[in-house]
Amino acid sequence: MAQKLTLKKIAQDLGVSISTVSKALRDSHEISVETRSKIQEYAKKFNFKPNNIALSLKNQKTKKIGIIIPEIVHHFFATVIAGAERVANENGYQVIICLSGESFDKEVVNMDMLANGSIDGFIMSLSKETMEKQDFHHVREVMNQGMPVVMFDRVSDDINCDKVIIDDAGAASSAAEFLMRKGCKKLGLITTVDYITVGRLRTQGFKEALMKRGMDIVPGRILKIGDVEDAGLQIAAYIKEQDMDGIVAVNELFAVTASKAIQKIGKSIPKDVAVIAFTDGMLSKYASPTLTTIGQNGEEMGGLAAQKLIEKLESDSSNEESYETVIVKTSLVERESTP
Amino acid sequence: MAQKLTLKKIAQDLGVSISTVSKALRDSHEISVETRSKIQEYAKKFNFKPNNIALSLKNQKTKKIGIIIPEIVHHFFATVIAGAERVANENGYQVIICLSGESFDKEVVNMDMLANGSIDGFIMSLSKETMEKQDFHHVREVMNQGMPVVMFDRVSDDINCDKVIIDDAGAASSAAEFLMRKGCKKLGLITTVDYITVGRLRTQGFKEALMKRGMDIVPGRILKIGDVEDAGLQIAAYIKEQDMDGIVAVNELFAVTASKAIQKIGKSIPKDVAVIAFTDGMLSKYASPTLTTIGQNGEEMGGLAAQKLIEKLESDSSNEESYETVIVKTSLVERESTP
DNA sequence: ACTATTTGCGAAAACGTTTTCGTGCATGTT
DNA sequence: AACATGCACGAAAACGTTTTCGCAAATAGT
Repeated sequence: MAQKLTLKKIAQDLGVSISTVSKALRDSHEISVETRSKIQEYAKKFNFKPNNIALSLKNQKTKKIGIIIPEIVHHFFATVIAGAERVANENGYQVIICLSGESFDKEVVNMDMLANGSIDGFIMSLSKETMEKQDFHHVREVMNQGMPVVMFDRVSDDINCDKVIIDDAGAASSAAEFLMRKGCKKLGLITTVDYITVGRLRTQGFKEALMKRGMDIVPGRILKIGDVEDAGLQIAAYIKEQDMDGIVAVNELFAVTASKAIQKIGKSIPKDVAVIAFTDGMLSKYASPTLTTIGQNGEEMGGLAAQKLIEKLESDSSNEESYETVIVKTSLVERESTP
Repeated sequence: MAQKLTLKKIAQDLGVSISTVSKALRDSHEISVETRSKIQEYAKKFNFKPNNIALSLKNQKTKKIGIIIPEIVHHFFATVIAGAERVANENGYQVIICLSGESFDKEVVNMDMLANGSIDGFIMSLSKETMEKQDFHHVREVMNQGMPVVMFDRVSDDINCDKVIIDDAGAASSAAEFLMRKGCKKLGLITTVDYITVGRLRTQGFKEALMKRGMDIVPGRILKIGDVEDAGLQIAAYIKEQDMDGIVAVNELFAVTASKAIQKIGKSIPKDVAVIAFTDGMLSKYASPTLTTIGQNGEEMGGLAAQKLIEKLESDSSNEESYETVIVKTSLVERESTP
C-alpha cells in the first residue's frame, strides 16, 4: 500500500523544496532544465497526481456540479443525468447526484450538504413536496451565496434562475391537435394534479387545442391523478365510464395503463381509441401496441443545463444577473397507438 | 451575495481568535459559557456551516464514494444507484457518479480523476470493453493506494476485492427448472456473448438445469447476442427457425423482443411458448403479456455494496486484507408469460 | 504571602497545493 | 573594483478547518 505521493515527499526524496517541485511540474522557466526533467521523470515514474482536495481549497472551486432530482429510477431523469454527465465530463467537471425521493426535507438536507464547498453549482428538478409547499428558501439561500443554479423540468416561476424546460403547454396542444387531425372527436386527458407544473401546463395546452377547434371540454374526460399508487384503478374506472376515441396521457405509465384498460374492455387501439403519451421511454417502445409519444429529449435537456451552468461558472462571476429560460423542442414519435 | 462565512470572519467580527471560534462551535469546555453562547448564537444567526473541502483536507477523508457504471439509462443500474445512494446518505456519505459508457478508456479516466482525493472508495461494475480486454490495471492501482473497491454485477475473478453479485448460474438454472416443471420440453435461451460474465454464468446454469433433467442441449436453441443493435432481427429469425415451447432470456429487452416475435408468428404466450426474463423492471411489468421475471434486486445490491464499502472505510485501515463476496438472492416474480 | 492549580484563550502546525516575493550567487557591464 | 543583471531556487502565505500546546490570569491551598 504505497502511500499517496505528494509534493512534499517528492521534495524530500529529491532534496529540493516543495515550491521547486510544484514549479518544475508546471514547467516553469524559473527552474533549470536539469532539475525540471529530474523532477518530472520522478513524478512520472511514481505516477504523481496532484491532490484534488488541496486544489479545490486553493482555487476555491471544485470542478464538480451537484444534481438534485426526485428519482433516478425513472427513465426521463436517467437520460437527463446521462446528458449532464456527458457535457460535464467534456468540460472537466464531475457530477454528484442526490435524490430527494420527492421529499422536501431530503431536498433541503441534500442541498445544504452539497452547498458547503462540495460543488460549484446546482442542476435540479424540484420534488413534488417542494412544489406543493411552494417553499424555496433553500434554493434562494444557495443562490445568495453566489452559487449558480439551473433548474429543469420541474421549475418554479418564483425562482429567478436559468431554466431548461420543454414547452409543455405547446406540446400537449400539438398532441391533441394531432389526434383531432386523425379524426378523433372525443378526446380524453390523463394528467396529474395541478401543483405539478408540468401536469398543469399540459392540461392547459390540451384545453387550448380543443377550444381552438371549437370543441367542448368535457370535465369527466379529464382525469387528474394525485396518488400514483392507485392510478391503475382510477384509470380503469375512467376508461370504462367515459366514451372517448382519443387519449392524451402526461406520462408513459398512465398511457400504457390506459392502453391495457382499453384493450380489456374489448376496444382496439388505434381503431376505436387512439393513444398518445408524453415521455419517450422504454415502455412506449415495447408496449403492445407500441405508443406514439412526445419525446422530452432528456439527454438534450441535461446537456443544456450542464452547458448553461458551466458557462455561468466560467464567466467572470462579477457579471450581470441575467437569467435565461431555454425551451427544448419536443419530438413526436409516431408508433402503433395512433392511426 | 453575502460572502460565505468562515471561522476567520466570525473571529474577526467577534474579536476572538479562530481557535476559540472553532472550539466554541464544538462546545469545548475550554471556552467559557458566555463566549461559547455568544459565538454559537452568531453562527446560528448567520447560518455558519463549516467548509467541506477544508474538512476533507484536514481529515484526509471526503465522505464521498464514487460509483462507476457502464450506463445509467438502464433500469437495473438505476436501482443499484438508488440503493447505494440511500445507504450512503444514511451514513453521512454522498455519491459521485461516473459513466463509462461501456468504454475501457473512459472507465480508466474516470477512475483516475476520482482517485486523486475526490472520494474515499469505489463501487463499480465493469464496462464491456474492460471485460473483453481483461485489463484491470486501473482498479489494481487505486487498490494499491489503499482505496477500497467493491464490485457488483459485472465483476472479475482476477481482482481480489469485495463483491456483490447474484447467483447467476443458480438463478438461470431455477428459471429453466421452473419452465420444465410447468411442462416445457423444448427450452431455448437468449443470452449474451461469453465474455460478459453474467451472460456466461446464466448460460452455464441453463445448461446445467437441462442436463440434470437429462434433456438434450440443442445448440441452435441457444442464441448469443453480441451486437445489441440488431438484436431485434436476430431474435426474430431465431424464433421463426427454432421449435421451442419455453424461453429464458437474460434480460428484459431480449424477452420482450422475443415475446413480440412469438406473437407475430401466431403463437400464443404462455400457451404455446412460455417466457421468463432476467431483470424485473418496467418492461416486464407493463409488456403484453406481462413477463415472469427473475428479479435481481438491484436496490438491495447497491445498498449492500455501499454497506460493505463504508464498513471498510470506517474500520481501522490497519486491518487484515479479507475480501468477501456477497451473493444476493434473486426473486421469481410470476406473471402472465408463464403458465 | 507564596506556590499550585485551574480557567480561558491564542499561536501555530497540519492537511497539499500554488504563487508571490525574496535571496544568494554567478555573470556581465562600466 | 564597483555595480547592475539574471538565474535557480527557497520561504512563506493563502485556502478553512481541527487540535495540540503554551501562556497569562484567576483561584485555591498552605
